[in-house]
Amino acid sequence: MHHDIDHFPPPAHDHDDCVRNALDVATSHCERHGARFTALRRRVLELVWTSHEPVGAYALLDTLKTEGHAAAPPTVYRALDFLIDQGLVHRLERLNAFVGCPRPDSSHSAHFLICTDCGRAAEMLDDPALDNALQKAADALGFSVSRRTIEVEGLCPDCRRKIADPKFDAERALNG
Amino acid sequence: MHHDIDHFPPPAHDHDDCVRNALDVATSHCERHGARFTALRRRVLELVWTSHEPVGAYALLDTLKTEGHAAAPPTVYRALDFLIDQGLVHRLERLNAFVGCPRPDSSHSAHFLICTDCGRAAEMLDDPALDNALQKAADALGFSVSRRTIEVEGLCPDCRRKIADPKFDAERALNG
DNA sequence: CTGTTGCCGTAATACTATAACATTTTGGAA
DNA sequence: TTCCAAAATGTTATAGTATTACGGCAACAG
Repeated sequence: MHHDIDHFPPPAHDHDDCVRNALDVATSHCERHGARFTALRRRVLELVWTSHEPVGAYALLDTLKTEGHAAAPPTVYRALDFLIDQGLVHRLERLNAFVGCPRPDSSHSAHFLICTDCGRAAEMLDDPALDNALQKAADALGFSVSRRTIEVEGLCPDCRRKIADPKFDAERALNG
Repeated sequence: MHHDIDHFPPPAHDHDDCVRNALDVATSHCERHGARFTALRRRVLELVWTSHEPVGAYALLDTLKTEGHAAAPPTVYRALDFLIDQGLVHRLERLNAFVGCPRPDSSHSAHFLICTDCGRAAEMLDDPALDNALQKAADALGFSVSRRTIEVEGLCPDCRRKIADPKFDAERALNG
């Protein structure tokens, strides 16, 4: 398994494998950076990945509670803060929600495509044309960039098809 | 007065004139579109412009209250919803705050530069290179774009200078 | 083993936004 | 003008998101 990124993966893909891979990547990332990947942080990252679409902090919190974990808002927000610092998770500002990052070690001039129909979000990494355009616009004003939020809402390929021909949808779920 | 957009206007500019102009633009915009620019909506837009940096909904609410207006959260959120629908105001997702739009009639593939030091936000309109880059990235995945959020944090020219040489700051405030 | 640091538990609170329903205002048709 | 329907606003309550503050405990370095 080579773990290329499938931006809008088909419903039938092996998602357990996605999650396992993300946790492996995170483990080695934290080792290399001397960051403590505790059980709680690991579990929160796992939960973020399990949904494979953006998850709210309180949804994570509810899950932790049902697992018998004594949890309150700071529990999950602190874990998320850590994961975001490490580049393992991104926050989607439009949604007040969080997604796992498939490439925590990349340069992270990333942007997101958010499907308003199915709710999934795809992270697009390192688009030089986009980077240049933003940088030039900032330079023209003498503005120095530190962080960026680029979130695009619309319809993912699957949902476009589904809307055009609803019958096709079930079929892809089986064969995808 | 020709009302070009000064993205990060100097502290000493005639801000009352900015606000008056914005209200004039809004008035004619609403007339052309058959939208009712009521006293409340007008006042909220004025308050948004008056700060000339992003304002929170509850800050607007507090101001309305001090003016003796019977106001609750829906009062201000409804006014903001209207203003946003008309393109007269934008919401900054990173800040949960609102800014006046200097060009409600433009095509609005806009993005924002937000200064983390002084808090001001500049709206950049219609950058074809940026549009193309985003469109191509979306096309490559078969994603159809409807709305976009582009917010860049960093330092505005004034704050860069201020940090480099604090003494220069006061001077520009007088002569700007 | 001991002090320091960082992680986590816990309680309280702040901040942001919406739902649901009542009332008033507005603009147009009769 | 009068009356109706629609739009705007008032009002109360609640939902959803995030942080502060403080205390205990575990991990690690000296």
